[in-house]
Amino acid sequence: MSTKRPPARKSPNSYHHGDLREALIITAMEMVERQGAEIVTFSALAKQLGVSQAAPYRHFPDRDALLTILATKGFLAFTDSFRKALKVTSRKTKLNQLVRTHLKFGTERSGIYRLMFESHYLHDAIIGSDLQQAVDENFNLLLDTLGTTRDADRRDRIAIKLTVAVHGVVMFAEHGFLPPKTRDVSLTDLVDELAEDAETAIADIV
Amino acid sequence: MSTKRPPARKSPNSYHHGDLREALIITAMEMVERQGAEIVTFSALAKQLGVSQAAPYRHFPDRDALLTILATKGFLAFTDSFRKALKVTSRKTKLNQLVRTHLKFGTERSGIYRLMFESHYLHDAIIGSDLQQAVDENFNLLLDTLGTTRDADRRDRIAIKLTVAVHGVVMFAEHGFLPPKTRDVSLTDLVDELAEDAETAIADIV
DNA sequence: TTTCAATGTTATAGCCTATTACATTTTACG
DNA sequence: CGTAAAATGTAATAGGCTATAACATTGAAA
Repeated sequence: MSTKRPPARKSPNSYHHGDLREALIITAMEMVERQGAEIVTFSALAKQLGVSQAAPYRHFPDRDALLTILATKGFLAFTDSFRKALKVTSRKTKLNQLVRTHLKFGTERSGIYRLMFESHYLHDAIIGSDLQQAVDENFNLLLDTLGTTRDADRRDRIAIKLTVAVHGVVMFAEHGFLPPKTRDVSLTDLVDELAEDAETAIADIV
Repeated sequence: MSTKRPPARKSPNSYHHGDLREALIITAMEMVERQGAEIVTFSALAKQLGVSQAAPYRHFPDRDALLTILATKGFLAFTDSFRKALKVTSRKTKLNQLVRTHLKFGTERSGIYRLMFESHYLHDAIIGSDLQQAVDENFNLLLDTLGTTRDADRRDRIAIKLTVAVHGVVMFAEHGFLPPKTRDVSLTDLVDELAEDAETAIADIV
């Protein structure tokens, strides 16, 4: 999950932390994964890391800035999991693996997924750059998986419809109360079916 | 939107408000519709209504309890808009009207829609009753619109897939940054296409 | 009419954000 | 080196929010 080790105070020096910025990000990410972004506060982070409440402000202008960084990391991890899924050899189709990966990520890591897709946390300024790029990359993997077709626009729409549908499944699952008939349905079966539908649609235009 | 008039203080008496409970609900709903549930605080409500900060606690155990009531009202309004849509005579199919209504509600009233579908606000206890009932009712309208078929289970799945897909469209739209190709796409066209897909699928099993 | 429940108020504790002024290290450069 | 500036930390503080407790006023039921 984390690329760098928690730097654990370079020096025994207790005034400067060593790498507080990284420690804040790592700790905040753990909180998000376990309990959701709501519970992340600079206060709690500072206490847990043994620094003063004001210390985090040396590294992030405010709480939302930190959360935006986490969301960006989340998108990178999301795209990464897509890429990994495409490498697996399996009886299933590549497309099926992608949608299952999406579902798995969304339900198993709901804290970070919600942070990623519930926009009110995010800084508009940052959305434009890193974040948008990660989203785009993710979508392009899906497009590549669908392959080239006679009608490129139609292929794109099929991809979009598939993406929003799987996203919808995750959101409904997260929500807890689904439409009555839905409660018995296996979410995996549901997204499998969505992938099949997309494949059928693609078959018409290859 | 609101069924009852703001009761406007029965008496010139300035100690008792008259119907603070209802006034709180109405004012909070206005805030949600305009700016989203995040900005609703008992403090702000109290100030706006000219009562003390503690007054709201006489009517709701806490902030979430009020928000849960608003969410329930939201679902009732949502279902109501579905019912109204079904009464309209139009060249479009009933199904098409439903999905457009869903999209319209979700995007135009995004504050209340997000409150309804972002679960962390809601009290588990209350979800069981009123809220669940409103959701169920809504879904049943969709099922009725799809009509009776040879394979009832299959019809249900088609309905579920359609619902989650439209929900996904709304959520992505709300989010702001869509996959690259998506940005040019008309959301209305997209849900129209989703409805068509569902109709085609249904046609196979009537 | 009296009394009790309902509905307000003030005061307060606790948590959170964010800023300001000040302290200590680290780093860069003459 | 050695010092000045930049980086990074602290304490103190203002202000907003939730929630509760103790007290005040009013309306309604007996």
